[in-house]
Amino acid sequence: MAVTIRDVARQAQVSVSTVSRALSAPGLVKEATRQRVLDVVAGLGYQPNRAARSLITGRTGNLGIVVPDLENPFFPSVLRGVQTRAGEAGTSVFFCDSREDPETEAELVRTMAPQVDGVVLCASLLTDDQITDLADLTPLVLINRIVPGVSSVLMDSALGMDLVIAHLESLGHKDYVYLGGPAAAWSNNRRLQGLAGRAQLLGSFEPNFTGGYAAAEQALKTNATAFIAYNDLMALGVLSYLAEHGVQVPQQISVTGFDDILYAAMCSPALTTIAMPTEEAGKVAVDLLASRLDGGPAEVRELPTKLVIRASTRKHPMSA
Amino acid sequence: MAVTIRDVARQAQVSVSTVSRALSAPGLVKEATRQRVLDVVAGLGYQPNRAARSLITGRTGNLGIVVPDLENPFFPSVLRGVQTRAGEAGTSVFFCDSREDPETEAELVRTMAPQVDGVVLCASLLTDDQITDLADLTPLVLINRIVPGVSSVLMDSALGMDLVIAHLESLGHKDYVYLGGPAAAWSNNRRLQGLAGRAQLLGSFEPNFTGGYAAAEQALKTNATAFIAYNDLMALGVLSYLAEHGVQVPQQISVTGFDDILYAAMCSPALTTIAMPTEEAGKVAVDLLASRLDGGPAEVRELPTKLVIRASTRKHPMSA
DNA sequence: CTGAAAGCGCTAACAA
DNA sequence: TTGTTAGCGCTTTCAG
Repeated sequence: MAVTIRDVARQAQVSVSTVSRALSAPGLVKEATRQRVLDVVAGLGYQPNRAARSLITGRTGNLGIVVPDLENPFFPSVLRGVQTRAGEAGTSVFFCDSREDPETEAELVRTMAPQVDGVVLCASLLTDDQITDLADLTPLVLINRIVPGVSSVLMDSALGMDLVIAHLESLGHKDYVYLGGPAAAWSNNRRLQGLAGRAQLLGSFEPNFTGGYAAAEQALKTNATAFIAYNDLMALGVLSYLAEHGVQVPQQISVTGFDDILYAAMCSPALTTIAMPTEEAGKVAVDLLASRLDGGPAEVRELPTKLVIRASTRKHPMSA
Repeated sequence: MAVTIRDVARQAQVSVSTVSRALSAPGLVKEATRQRVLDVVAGLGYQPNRAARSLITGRTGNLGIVVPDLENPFFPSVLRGVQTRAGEAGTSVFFCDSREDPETEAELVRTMAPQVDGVVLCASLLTDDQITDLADLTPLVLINRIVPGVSSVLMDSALGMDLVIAHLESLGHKDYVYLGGPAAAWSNNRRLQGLAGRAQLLGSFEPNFTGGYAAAEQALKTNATAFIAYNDLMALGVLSYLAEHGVQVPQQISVTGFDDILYAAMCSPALTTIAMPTEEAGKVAVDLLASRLDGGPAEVRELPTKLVIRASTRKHPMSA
């Protein structure tokens, strides 16, 4: 068996409680004693048994995160932020992929709940009520979603949409169409708000390559000169469809995305898009969770987005 | 407080031990009793406290996975397989990203070890000795790596390389160059073996877009007509560099990758590459871990790869 | 087949 | 400032 707190106590000539305190409430033991204990701890390589500690404190030292699609690079990036910040606090991260399915998402949270101190929900597809219910099970922090009484980290999509439209208009575009994402996605609705009726909405598509591919087909039937995709993955699908059908980007059609995933810079033409502070969002989410666990209030934190202009947008062909 | 085993025992009119047995050793209780207990369990929504159980059994019901770069879609795909299979067994998954750093990788395993029943190590960058040492801490399963005495899941890279070369030769290419990945990566060495001296090796590059971009620059200085990249991410970097420098693919140069990540089909030209059964590998890894925990021996399982021909390869310009 | 009781490793009163 | 003690929720002997 591994080394226990008793082994440390014996060797440091103190009681187990002193060892416990030296480790988790340093202020409560004499400095000299603490040092002696710490030395023994280091010497023996003692690591407190988490299960035992958890049994008493009710805290697990773990946190969970659920994302809708790990294969969308947007989410790994958030995950990195979460891992980084959690790691600093000695917290471990349980991860799950809901595969864009609300049922699965809720189920995953319920499964995780008993073994974590809280869950980060990314781009949740659940209803407000479902989220509120889950929040009773375990502290929740939402990323890109707002529900009353629950902490959130937002990457401003409405502003992002504003930037996109301002950019397109400065290029002389008058007709643009928004290729929508999942109707249940908060980000989609925020983008719609940012749109403020200035562009027509074209349906609701899967937020991935395939969805974009399908959307492009429909978009071509409009007389729009610019396609605004819900996210970069969709935009890549759009580019692919257009290339295959001999439509030149950006000469004939301008295309934009959201997220600024790695591939946005790598595809051809490189994508004009809205950059999101994903990794930062992950970190902030962990902070909000921590503050919540310390009895703090639910908080909403908004992070700025910015426009990244690349090669997929150009002056409107008919304009001056 | 949540409902405990006592609550169940009381309501089912049995002792706690009977409840415990009804749940974890069904054979040891009378069928009727078991049924009564199970009914109460369902009625109360009782879930055994993992920490308490873990304290006794020494098992955590968790498993860990460490990958070098979550932003390479290859790994999310493996993770999905792991999550799927683990979920079926009621096992939770801790995840970590080592950011291609061996030190970090080892540290992560050490941190995870006490809280998991085993760890899956993907494309490890550690030395054999380091891995052997870590295997003393917790059961290990390697993906794309072989170390004596440790279970592995392999996706056959040497075969993959054979397929690539056969393909290129059938197209009339004589001079091809291999743009190598990390020297510490087993996959890289396997691919090198598959190469069997039939192509020159061009250095060792970061296994990502940037690495490929840099590699392309050097590759152009050779007289090779085909570039074989260590992985798809690098191949994408190669495509990007070539496009920016006016080199036509596949008219002037053919390019291949490994992995068949999502973007291999989405880029332009779409990439000829070797498809890897990543999700399956994740599942098998969990199976091997489970069998190991049940006292089974270390096992090596090899999964087949296959060639996916797309638009980035073409007949050698000078050949008939 | 079932129950009583011990105890996993740790923290948190309560005493001293 | 430190030690003693009870007990977190569960599994597992050991009796019956």
